[in-house]
Amino acid sequence: MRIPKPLHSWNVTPKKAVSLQRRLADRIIQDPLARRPQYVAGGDIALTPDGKRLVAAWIIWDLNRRTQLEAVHVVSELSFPYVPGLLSFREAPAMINAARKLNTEPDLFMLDGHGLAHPRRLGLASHVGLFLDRPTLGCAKSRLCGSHREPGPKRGANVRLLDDGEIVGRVVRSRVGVKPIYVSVGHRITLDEAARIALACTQGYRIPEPTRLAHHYVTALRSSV
DNA sequence: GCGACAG
DNA sequence: ATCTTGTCGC
Repeated sequence: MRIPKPLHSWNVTPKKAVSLQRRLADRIIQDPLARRPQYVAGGDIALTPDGKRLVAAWIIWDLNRRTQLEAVHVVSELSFPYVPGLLSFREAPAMINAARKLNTEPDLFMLDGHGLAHPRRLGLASHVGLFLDRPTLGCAKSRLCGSHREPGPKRGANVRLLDDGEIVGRVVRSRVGVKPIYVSVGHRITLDEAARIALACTQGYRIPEPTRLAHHYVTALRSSV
């Protein structure tokens, strides 16, 4: 897959990272997808046992056939600490490099983290979306900002995630009896589409298949690479 | 000053 | 994210 030239350097201080987020946030586009997605890329990372490197990977999920088509990965040195709100500066560089290895062009990229549901509206999914200039959505396992009511108990029940008076995401019950997932716009997609597709991608587990399979993939790789 | 805080 | 023992439920 061919990707655009980098929008900025990743070699920044946390202070500079915050200013970059403020500058990039207004570039996020919330437009409908060009077509109904078939190939959904799911991305995730895992740390090596020594905690010094990270494995970043993408798998491609065929939403029509319900099968995995491709899996690619890269290994890189950790160069940024985990700071709540600055996750993309730790994980995005490797995720973006791994995307170059994809042979199939995905219709959509799903990331393990938030998109617009971020204090400065530029979570991991949005940041990666801008760098790839592709549709992305964020699917996180827990809340970073905002507040919401408890969604109903049925699969598919969902409520809005509100932060500072803005609708920044949707809290979706992906399965009966489990904690809901947090879906938000990454880039070039609408919130309705993001929530609908994230749910359509779940196959009997709390986590949607693209992200779930990517997690399995990196977890298997971390010990042998 | 005191919590909250994606992965 | 990672580590980690027991425990609950199908």
